Amino acid sequence: MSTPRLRDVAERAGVSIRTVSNVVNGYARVSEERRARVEAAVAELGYQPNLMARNLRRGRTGLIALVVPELDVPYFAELTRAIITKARQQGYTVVVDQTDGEPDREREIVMGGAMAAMFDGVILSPLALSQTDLARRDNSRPLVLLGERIAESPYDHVAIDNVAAARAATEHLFDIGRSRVAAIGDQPWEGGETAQLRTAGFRLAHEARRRRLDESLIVTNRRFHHADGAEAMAALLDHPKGPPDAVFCYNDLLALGAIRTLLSRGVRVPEDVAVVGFDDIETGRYNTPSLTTVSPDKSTIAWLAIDRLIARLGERADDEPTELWAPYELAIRESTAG
Amino acid sequence: MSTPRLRDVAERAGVSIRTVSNVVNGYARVSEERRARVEAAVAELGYQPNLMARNLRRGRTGLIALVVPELDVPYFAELTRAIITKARQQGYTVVVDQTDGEPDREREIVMGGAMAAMFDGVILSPLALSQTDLARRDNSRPLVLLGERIAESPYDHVAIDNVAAARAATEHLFDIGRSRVAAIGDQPWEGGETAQLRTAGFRLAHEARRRRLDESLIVTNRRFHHADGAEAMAALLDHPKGPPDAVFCYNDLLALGAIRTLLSRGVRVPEDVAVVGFDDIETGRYNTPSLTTVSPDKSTIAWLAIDRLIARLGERADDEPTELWAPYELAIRESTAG
DNA sequence: CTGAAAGCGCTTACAG
DNA sequence: CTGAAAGCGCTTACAG
Repeated sequence: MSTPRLRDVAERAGVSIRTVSNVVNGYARVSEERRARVEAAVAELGYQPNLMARNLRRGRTGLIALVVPELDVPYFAELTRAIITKARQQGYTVVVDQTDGEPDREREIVMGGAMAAMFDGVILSPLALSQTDLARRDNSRPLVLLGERIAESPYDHVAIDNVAAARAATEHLFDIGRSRVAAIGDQPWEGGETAQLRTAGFRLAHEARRRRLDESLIVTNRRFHHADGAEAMAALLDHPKGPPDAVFCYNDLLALGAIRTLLSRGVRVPEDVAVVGFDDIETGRYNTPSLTTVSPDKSTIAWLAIDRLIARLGERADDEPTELWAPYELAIRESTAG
Repeated sequence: MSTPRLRDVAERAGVSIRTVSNVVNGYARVSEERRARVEAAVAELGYQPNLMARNLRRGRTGLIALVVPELDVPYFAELTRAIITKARQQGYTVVVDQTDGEPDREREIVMGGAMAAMFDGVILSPLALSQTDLARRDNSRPLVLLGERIAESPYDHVAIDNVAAARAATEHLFDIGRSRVAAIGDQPWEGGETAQLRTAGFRLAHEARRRRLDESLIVTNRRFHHADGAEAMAALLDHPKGPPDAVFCYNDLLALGAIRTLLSRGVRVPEDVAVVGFDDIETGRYNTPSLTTVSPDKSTIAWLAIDRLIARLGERADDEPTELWAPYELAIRESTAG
């Protein structure tokens, strides 16, 4: 026999489908005797509600889309894990969509493509979408942004204070006696706003400590993978005015790539060049030397994002957008010890 | 105005909803003139088909569930990325579900919990589900298994040859002149079948090369994270008969953890102890020393799994289950060089 | 090629 | 507390 429907259960239990629905959903008060009959029928038939029908009726699916650039970048993997966990605790299922940073894919889910209707809400870590795109968005479905890349928007967003974190990381390098500090990962173009904030913090640290900043020590990168950090570091080692004695990398992959280049060229870390990363991915803790890094509280980020999104699912959409700040700390390890 | 329906488009274009449906889905041949009218109406109203209604009617969703133990284990992250990409090329969307290896979560999706009905098919990398569980499964929805853990089952599965790969890795260690080779990651219990296959390969290599195998060099691990490899290596260094001169780790995280322990205890890699991993995750290539590892062709695994699943969505479910083998290679790097 | 209509399986106002 | 019935928006046999 094919999958049983509400009607089949109702017939078997000798009640109306309304009563079965009430029992299954735990809605209204149902007499004890009828409830028992319905539950028996449900068990006997192995009834499972048809979610597609329920979704159509209710107008929602219980699905949340999480849109991230690259799942195999450990920071996103770790954050995704946290979000999936929190969402499930709230009864929502997360659909992970990886965009590879392609604008069209981000738009498909976020701006309201065909797929968009399947999701009650969206959490987006924007890479390609511009402020202009988002301003044009039909705001009928809740959207929570991760990161402070797009500061001015009609949406909630969850972030850490990138300027302060970058400044703290840089000042730490001054604190351990370094004077010629490079930065790897600046992105002075649209879409690179997060990197720009970190560069701002890097500059602020120089000002606060009254250090001269050699602009040629700020290296620009399209992507934030190991290979990019390795290349950038190689270029810095060949700097005409000599290599830096410390490097602040805008994520841990860049930092690990940079360390690889340093060690393979016989440069000691941290004795000759100290290295700080950003994200606090698991692997950095087991690298040799272990990696000093800015550690955003991913669990809090996940919690704030899910919590805010779910709140929006209940509220009017025109409430004030909120900025939610998650804490971070500087995890000091071997790559800057000494 | 609220979201337009098929009927609204039909009214505006002056045709029946049937014709609109045909145009939207590109089904039947529609006269050029009517098609133009419909397309204009669709554009003017900004019509988007309601996927929940379509799903209910069609009885499928275009969603595939990918069930993995841990998303932030790089191997799964990289594989997930590959599967998402392949699925999208075929017009399917992947819902990633992370189970943390909890049997109940695996069952919820795989065995047919409420959520299961949302997915046309499932790709499962089993960790907790036993052969008995799977034998009991209602086979109405296609399921493709990843890995050869559950060899005897009525399901398709995609895997590499773990025995051969482990044997090749171990023989490579003999080839570079090592004689006392340890293994980290055995799991001699139900659910640890993949690890057991690797141990079998490890043993085979010893037999093939007529080497004596010291059973106490096979270390057992519940989990496969950095910390587990670090601990296991520490124990091996304190081995009563002296440390090994090479280690075969059952994944790259174990290997990186082991290398961390070796280096921090002043043991040189590979001079004193050579290390081989398994999975070929990105970070291993940038570690110092870079990691020799068994490199499964993740892209092929993804392709085979998606391809098989989609084939099943068309076929009768009682066709013979297929075993699909993906290639692998041994990527030789610094951790065994010399 | 096109239209009028049934029905996918559920939820929920409307009566009682 | 319960039942009979409408309707969510679509797809698709059935006629023409």
